[in-house]
Amino acid sequence: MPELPEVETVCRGIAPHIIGEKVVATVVRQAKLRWPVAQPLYHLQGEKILQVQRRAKYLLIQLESGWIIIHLGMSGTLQIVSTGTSVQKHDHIDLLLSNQYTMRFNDARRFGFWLWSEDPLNHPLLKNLGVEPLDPAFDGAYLHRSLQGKKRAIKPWLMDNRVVVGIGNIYASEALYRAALAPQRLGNTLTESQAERLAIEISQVLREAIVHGGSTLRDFKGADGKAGYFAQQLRVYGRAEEPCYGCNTPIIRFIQGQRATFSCPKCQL
DNA sequence: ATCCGAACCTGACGGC
DNA sequence: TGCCGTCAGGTTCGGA
Repeated sequence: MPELPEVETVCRGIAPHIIGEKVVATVVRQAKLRWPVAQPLYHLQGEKILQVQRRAKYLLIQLESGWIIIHLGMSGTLQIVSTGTSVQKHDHIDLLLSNQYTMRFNDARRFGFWLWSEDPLNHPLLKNLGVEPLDPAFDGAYLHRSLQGKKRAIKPWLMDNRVVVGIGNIYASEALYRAALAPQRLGNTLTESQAERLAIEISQVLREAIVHGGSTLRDFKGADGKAGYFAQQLRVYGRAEEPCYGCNTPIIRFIQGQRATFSCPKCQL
């Protein structure tokens, strides 16, 4: 479900409800997630929540003695509900807060996880992450430099979080369509101006999606339980066989790196 | 360095 | 109604 815009939407949604509050209790109904729920998470009573931030698709919640690292996997959601709200299927973790609200984690597929770290940016899962695509350091020059010698298709390369983080399967196809680049183009064949255009289109599509609250295809929800409405702005993702908005050629779907890719065979070269 | 398939899970949907 | 195969926004891991 969640790529960078969706995780950012969740981050902004939960922040005002949890920052400054104290943890009353942690309730874990299902500890078997992508990795087992970390032990320190069971003993957070009385700790104050200091801040919430996002790095790649990870949510980082700072308490007084360390940080909760949350990943939403494919189907995870975080919602702010009144404490005592009835439990639904796959509601795995509750963080009960001093303001009578609960931050509730639901994840049908259990690819998500909650870990604990005193130094999250140096956690094994985070320490080798590439640049944030909305950071000024991510520009055409960076892209072009990173692509030197990369004889790898551009789409799976864009989804490699050692290079640039947060771009998942939807926005990789969307950004390449907007940049008029074929997903199967080898990285080292991009010119400087093509890399420049691609960098701009990536940050543009991500920013637009954040403004719209993310893309809800199936089950994505923000912290308020509402769907994001960027899905209706998608130009190629999920549109196999439908006409390209630019030239009417049918959009094609094929597999790259075990993931579905969508593109216009005429507009993208 | 790259690529591939498998693995971790549940649910929705289409076909028979 | 039911069973089966396919697909889904992510990421790690082992092996070629």
